[in-house]
Amino acid sequence: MPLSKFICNAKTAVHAKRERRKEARPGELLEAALELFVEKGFAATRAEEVARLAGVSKGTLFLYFSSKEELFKAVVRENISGRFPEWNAEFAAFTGSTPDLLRYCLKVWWERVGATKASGITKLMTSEASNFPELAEFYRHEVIEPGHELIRRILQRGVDRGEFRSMDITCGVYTVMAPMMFLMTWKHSFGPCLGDGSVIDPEAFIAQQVDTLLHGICTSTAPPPPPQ
Amino acid sequence: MPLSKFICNAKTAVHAKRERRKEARPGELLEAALELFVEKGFAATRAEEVARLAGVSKGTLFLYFSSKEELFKAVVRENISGRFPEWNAEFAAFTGSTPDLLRYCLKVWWERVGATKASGITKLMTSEASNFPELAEFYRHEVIEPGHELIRRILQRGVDRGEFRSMDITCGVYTVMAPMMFLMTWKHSFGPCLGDGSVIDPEAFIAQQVDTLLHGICTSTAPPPPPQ
Amino acid sequence: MPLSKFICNAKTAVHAKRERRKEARPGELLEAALELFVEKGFAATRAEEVARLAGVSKGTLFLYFSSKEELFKAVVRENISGRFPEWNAEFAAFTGSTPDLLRYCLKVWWERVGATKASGITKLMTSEASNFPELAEFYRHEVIEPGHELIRRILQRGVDRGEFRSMDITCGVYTVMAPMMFLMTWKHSFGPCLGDGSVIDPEAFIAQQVDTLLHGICTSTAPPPPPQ
Amino acid sequence: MPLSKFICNAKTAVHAKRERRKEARPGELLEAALELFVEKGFAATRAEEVARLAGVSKGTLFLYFSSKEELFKAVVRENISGRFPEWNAEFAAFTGSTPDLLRYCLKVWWERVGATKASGITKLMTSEASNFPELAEFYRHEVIEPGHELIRRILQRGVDRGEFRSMDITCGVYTVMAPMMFLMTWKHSFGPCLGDGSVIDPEAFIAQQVDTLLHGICTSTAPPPPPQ
DNA sequence: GATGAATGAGGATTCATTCAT
DNA sequence: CATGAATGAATCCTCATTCAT
Repeated sequence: MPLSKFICNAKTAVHAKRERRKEARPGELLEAALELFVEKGFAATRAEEVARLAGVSKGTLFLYFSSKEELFKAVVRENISGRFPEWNAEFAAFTGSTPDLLRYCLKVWWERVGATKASGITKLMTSEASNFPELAEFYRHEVIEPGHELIRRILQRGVDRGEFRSMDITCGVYTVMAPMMFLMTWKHSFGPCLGDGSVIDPEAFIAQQVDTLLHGICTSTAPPPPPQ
Repeated sequence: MPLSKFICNAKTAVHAKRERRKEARPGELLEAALELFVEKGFAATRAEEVARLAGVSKGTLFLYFSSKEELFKAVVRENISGRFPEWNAEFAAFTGSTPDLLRYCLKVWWERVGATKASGITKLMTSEASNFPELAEFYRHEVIEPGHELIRRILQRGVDRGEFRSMDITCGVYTVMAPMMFLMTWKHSFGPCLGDGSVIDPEAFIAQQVDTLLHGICTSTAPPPPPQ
Repeated sequence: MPLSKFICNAKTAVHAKRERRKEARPGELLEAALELFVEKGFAATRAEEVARLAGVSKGTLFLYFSSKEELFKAVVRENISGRFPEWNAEFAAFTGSTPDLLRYCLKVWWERVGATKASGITKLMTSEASNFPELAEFYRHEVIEPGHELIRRILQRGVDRGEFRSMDITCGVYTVMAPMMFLMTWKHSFGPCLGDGSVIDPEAFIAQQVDTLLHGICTSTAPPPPPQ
Repeated sequence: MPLSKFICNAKTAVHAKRERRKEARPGELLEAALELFVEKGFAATRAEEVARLAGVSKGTLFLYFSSKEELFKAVVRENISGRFPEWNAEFAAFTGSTPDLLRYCLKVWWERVGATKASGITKLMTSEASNFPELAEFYRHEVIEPGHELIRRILQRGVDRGEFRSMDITCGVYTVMAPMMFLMTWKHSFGPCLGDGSVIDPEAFIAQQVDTLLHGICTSTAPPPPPQ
């Protein structure tokens, strides 16, 4: 191979690498921002830290995101995407009992969301929602509503199949959500700050929650007392 | 009226206006601080804003509270931790069944905390805990631990009296806490931002939660299935 | 004694006491201010501290001195008063040798100034002179010049009596002053901050200084080498 | 010129202006800080003033020095403590008589410190030591102790060589220091404020001081009288 | 006169954002 | 495009001074 070719190739290779890096930049920045926003909160995360963690300089961050707020918005958009179609399909195809479906649903939620960084986004949103109404609206539309719908369908399935007693489904949805929200909140706020005494075993907690929940809503259970 | 009384009154009258204001100041500042901390978060609330809302100047705030952190602690004491003795006594004096006690407990919690601005403090702490370790530690000691203890005692009472099946009390405590935390989180983050579709009726929600909970833990219920 | 008389007397007594206190106030404030200014410097001394130490309230201080600066000026004026006539007379009446006079002079300087709070004023002035030119001028006129004159007379006496070799008297004055200034500076700045290793025994130091000084300027000593 | 050198230069050229400024900044800031600290004192000098005098903004100062105290320390290091190694070496290499060494020492001290702004630092420290214990400690370690040691070595050299009579070296160190301290104090406090009558000719003063001093400590002199 | 509650200007420090290189 | 030096608005807290009581 003639030298000129080599040089040319080298040049191209350098260019290619740069290009790839250039295209990868926003993603690297988003990843770094997710990490830090979740760990320290929006206000306490400095733009420079994000840049450093992404391996670029402060200026570069503002080349890709016009402000820290825009970066935050992009982080949320990037990470709360369309996993719902997949989950909906997965749960729609479930053939077992609805109690088992609910157990399965919460189990995979923990594995795929609760235990991952994605859980930090929810906590982030609960902290910053009032400061970013536009984003909160986005979050409602992209995450909260699909999530509610998913749970609603499961509960309705149980009622329809006679496995659950009839209930106020909306209230039931929140009943299912509460322990998940609690777990995320705890994990990202008090958990790390407080001593070992306050540590929660998430999987045991979820299992116990489902059991408690089911024995309150299964038809096999004695009817609840009339509301006082 | 004896003369001494008169003199005393006269003396008091001289400073009446000033002193009344002086005595009222801390309360006015605490109220303003609660309002703003809950609305905008601890870090995002400027000391001067609190002072202005309380109708005084920046300097006056620091006359009564040596720092912003101390102001926050005072807000927590005023609205939460200072009330535990009363609550503990109230629940200790309860003579009815433990399920009724639990119902009563969550009901008054909602009335006295959940429905008031005080509920914002907990949400606030979940947002700021990681950035203000000293506050988190304070909150753990002043609020979380007494709160856990309170719930723990109620659950233990039920078990001791044979009203509840034996259980992992710690897990049970979190089970009781989760819906309360959820309600506070929702109310102060997504609730105000999201449309009417996401509004929760808190009293109905709590009532439903207790029913669900009780029918999972009452001994009158069929034993739960062995964990799969 | 009839009761009315007693009451009247009591009234008068109270009045008297108050009057006395009223007249004493400025003095008490000046004393407190001297104490604190010397200890902490002008800027670092808070007006309220001075008032507290004098046993009055913040407001009262400003009743007697229109500002902190005026207080400072008053402190200096109060304490650098006319002890010079007495000293001048004392040294003029001295009948012994001039070396002994010099020894005596520095000894009493230490006892009456160096070892007392008054030494702090000089240190204060060296610190604040540039910020209070008017006061510095006052100090020059009231303290520095009379002090120089006093030393000058002593040195001249020695020269006139043939006890000292002829010298540049002005230079000699500074030679005498330097160790005194040094002692005051050290005592009020590095001394208190530094460890025991830097402690100076003032009386030994002064004695040694005089000896060194005398053996350099006494005619009994071999003439100094011609300046190189 | 080899290509690599050229490329390197080219690279350098790109940032030349910026970098030259960047490298110059700390020095400019230190000079400005020295000027203002000496003129107005540490506490009374605002960080922004220093920045302005150096021609940069407030923020830039904190880019180079993490706090006002660190800036002060850097000023001290730059102007005093950093020079001890050089001085120690210079005096250790001196081959003449110890009286000549002492004369030389004080002469260069005046030229390199006393006559320059650096002399203001010592006066500064005497003013601020009590309010900034950390700075005082720093100064003791970085300046006072090395300075004492330097003088101590000179005096010991004289004693060892039989040029000085045996003495309390510590006391001797203070004897040498006193006129230097006096000169710095005078220059930066009363000197500028007072009229021409109080002006000291520093070089004559130092020469005279050394002469006086030497004739008190040289072995060629008659022994001092026993302390009375 | 005396008090001390209230004031608000002032200063150190941080950090998002800009822009010359 | 990428950099990082420079900026200056923003914020907590202090304390001399005022003034209603």
